Amino acid sequence: MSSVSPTQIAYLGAEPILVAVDCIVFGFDGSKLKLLIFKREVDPLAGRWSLIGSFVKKNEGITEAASRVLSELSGIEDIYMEQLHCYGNPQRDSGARVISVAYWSLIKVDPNRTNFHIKNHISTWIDIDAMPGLVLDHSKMVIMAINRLKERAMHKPIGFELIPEIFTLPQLLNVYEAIFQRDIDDRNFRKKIMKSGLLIKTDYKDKSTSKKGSFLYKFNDKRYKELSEIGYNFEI
Amino acid sequence: MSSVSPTQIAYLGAEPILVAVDCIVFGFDGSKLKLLIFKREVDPLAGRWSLIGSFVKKNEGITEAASRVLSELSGIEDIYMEQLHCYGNPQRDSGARVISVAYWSLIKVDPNRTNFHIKNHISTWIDIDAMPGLVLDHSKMVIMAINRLKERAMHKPIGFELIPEIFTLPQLLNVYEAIFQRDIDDRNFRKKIMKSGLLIKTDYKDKSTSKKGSFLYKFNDKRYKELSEIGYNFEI
DNA sequence: ATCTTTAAACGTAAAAATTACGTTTAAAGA
DNA sequence: TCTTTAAACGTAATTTTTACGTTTAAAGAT
Repeated sequence: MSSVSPTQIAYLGAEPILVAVDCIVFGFDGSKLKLLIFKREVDPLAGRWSLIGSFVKKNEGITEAASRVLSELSGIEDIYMEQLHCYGNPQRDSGARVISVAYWSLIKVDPNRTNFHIKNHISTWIDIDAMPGLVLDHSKMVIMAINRLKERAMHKPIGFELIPEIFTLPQLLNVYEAIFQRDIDDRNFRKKIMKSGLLIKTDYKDKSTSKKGSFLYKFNDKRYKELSEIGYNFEI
Repeated sequence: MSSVSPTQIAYLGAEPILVAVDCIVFGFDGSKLKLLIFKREVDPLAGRWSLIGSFVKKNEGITEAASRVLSELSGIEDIYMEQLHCYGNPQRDSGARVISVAYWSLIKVDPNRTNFHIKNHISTWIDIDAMPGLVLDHSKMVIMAINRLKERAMHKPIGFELIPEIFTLPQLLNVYEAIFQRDIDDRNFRKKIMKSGLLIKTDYKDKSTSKKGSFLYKFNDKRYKELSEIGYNFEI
């Protein structure tokens, strides 16, 4: 005598699928926007350039999976990361039915450091305007990520995620020029960014690029949060 | 004597997961933005309000799955639809590990028509400002979808997707007021929308709301495409 | 025929934001 | 003290946005 439910069970007949995450990792070398890519080590398509990714484990969130990949390869924990899009064409991976959730991220590249590894994958930073073909639909992902980055940089202060905590105005200008791939008038840029009140000027100068030296600033996170709460929108 | 590959196979050890799509369906009744929700018929949580969704089949794309759901319920084929976000918290569905890819869509509601069904699911249109609690993380999805809709409506001419092919300016104004949930100055709205050159004025008037009647317009898809190609950005 | 009523349609002036562009300044090295 | 060079600063013209009042078309009442 078992109790009988009049309803069906939601999961009856549902077919499980492999789920992966892929990470688009952007960096900035001082003048150009860079993308971190990897030599694929597994078949099919071993030896070809690829984004870094991983399958999502049974008891792991997708965001956690992406975070895991990023921290494994960089050793850094607090990386700016956003979900980009979920790619689910049944033909996208010829080897198996895999859907992939792509995440894009911004990291503060130390130009001296090139050893971004997961295990012994070979990686390299490439200019975003000199991208080689990537495996599967990874090139498509990158293009979408670049567009999303531009869109986001227009409305949120994320340029700061690509440069050191302490930076100069010319440095900040350079990031935005790299992101938007166009020249920005430095006088207008200065006015706009200073008017926002989001930069804290330090007493120090970076003299590596000029005799005069350029004042160092830091981003005012606290003020940005306060402003955001009362409906402020950052705009470049 | 079998050929031995020195590389591993990508899929070894990967754990398959259930993948679903959920659809946020927006409509417009002439004055308010509406959301289409359904009485859930399957356990767990049978009887509670829910978005409409489906599991993704083994050989079906995720976009196709979402399109399938939308056309099954509406009978309409060309519905404006965008991917929203992929939700993958392992605790989001207590019954099984399911990741869900949410899609949001805009449909031209015939106010007389209320019978949106999949099989015999009960559905209803509700005001977006009077949303009942929904199952799982569906309320979160709706909130995100409303924000995305506002964002999109600001930069793309999607207000048109919620009203008939032929419409009046006051009608169009009303859609945008409903989307942005604020009053819009009709004189400024007129100027902006007419300046874009994206409306084709017809010789006909809709006299249902006034003695004078209001001219009917249609959206100029062709011109919009042309403008988009040369870098035009629609803005409200 | 004229008057009343009401949503639709139109216009203009002030304020704010954006764009374009030239000059001065600080510090090092000759 | 002169030269050099990136950094820093300022202003006027243009464009966009905002705010708000008046006229018009057509139906229905008198």
